[in-house]
Amino acid sequence: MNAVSCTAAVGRPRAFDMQIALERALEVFWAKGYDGASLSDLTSAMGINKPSLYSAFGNKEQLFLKSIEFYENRPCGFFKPALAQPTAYEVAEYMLLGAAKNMSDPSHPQGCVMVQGALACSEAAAGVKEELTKCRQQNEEQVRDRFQLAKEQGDLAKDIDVGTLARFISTVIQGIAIQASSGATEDQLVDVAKLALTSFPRNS
Amino acid sequence: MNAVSCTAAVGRPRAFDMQIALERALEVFWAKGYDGASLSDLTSAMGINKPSLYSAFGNKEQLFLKSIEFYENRPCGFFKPALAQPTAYEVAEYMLLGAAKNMSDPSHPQGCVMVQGALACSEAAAGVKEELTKCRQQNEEQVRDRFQLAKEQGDLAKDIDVGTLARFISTVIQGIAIQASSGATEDQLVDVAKLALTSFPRNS
DNA sequence: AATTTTCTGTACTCACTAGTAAATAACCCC
DNA sequence: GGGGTTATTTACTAGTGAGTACAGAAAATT
Repeated sequence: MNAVSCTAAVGRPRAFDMQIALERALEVFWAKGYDGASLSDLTSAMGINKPSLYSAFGNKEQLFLKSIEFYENRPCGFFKPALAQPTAYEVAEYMLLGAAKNMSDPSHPQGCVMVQGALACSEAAAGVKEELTKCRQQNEEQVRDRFQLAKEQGDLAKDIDVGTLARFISTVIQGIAIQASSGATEDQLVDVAKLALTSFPRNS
Repeated sequence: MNAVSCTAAVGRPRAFDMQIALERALEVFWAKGYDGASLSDLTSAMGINKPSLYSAFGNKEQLFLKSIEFYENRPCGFFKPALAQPTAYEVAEYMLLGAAKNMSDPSHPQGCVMVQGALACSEAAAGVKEELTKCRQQNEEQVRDRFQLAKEQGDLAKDIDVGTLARFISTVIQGIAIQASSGATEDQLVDVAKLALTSFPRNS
């Protein structure tokens, strides 16, 4: 009856923690991309054998999809808290500075798995590429909606194109992801984020 | 004695045009990335068999490296003409608008092969990833040097951090590459580029 | 025309890919 | 403790990955 990470009450219990295994899989996909991550890479990082992987997660594609779902819901994510900031400018500031810090964090692979997981890829990865693109677009739409709300609340001027503004924020975040993936440091990325913020229309 | 695309004067002549074959290979790598492009993808796009590919280009990695060299020297590139613009602002403007137009151009794969060719990849692609990172960094340095020159010429204020400014331009271009690769239109990207340009410090 | 040189096509190697069959092990309920 | 159920292990399949050996074909040179 319990739908969340329910360990079946009957039968041999799973010998590994699915959350931890998923986190390990995420790190592999994050570092190597969908095409570049082999099942041996995955199983050895997850500490399990292939049949365990298949029975627990379905197949490589579903494992990837579950990995990015896990990624998006991580407590250390910056996206959702950014949207909750009180003003449009603070939303943008929290998001860009959060991206700069998070993506250069050496405690996990650099960059963003939503960007580098499957950017240019084989036909086998076409499905996950599509899914990632959709996720990025949905995130952009959430930012746009947040800016639209700010506009209606008088926090952003009426003549502002919130679509372009949201797309600009997305673009800079994605650029920061590339930079982080190429070895840029947190300080460097924070400077870039601050410069980008000078484009942001302020009311005050 | 002729080092450039020299067809040896002796022996059976090559039955295909190396430039055209290279261009086809570039399109495959551009669309699928290094890991995602198989030799079958490449040979069928190039219209040749594997032994011809290997004798003409060495191996997959060298073919990739020659492809991106070809890419960087294409006449339709926007990078070099941008650097030749008379003022720092015009350099940035030419570059960002050029990126927006070029990367969304439907006559070739969307985005930028220097970005999406090998971003997150297998160990087999580690060498080309490194090479691409180096290329992007060198391009960024050229922009920085151009801005430094502008500073010395009084075209940019003395207190400007040209490193950050160049990194910002790189970041936005790379973000535009991701956006284009995700299906953004030229109009949308031009709007983003124009908004990014409002961050650019102007003298006038 | 014979020789030399280089390219092309077919057929191959071997390692590795994603995914699975079957036997065994570990747990709960009765 | 036995029966039902589920997980783990080992060993496997079929296909594809990059790369190559070899025989025949097309040109220049002699």
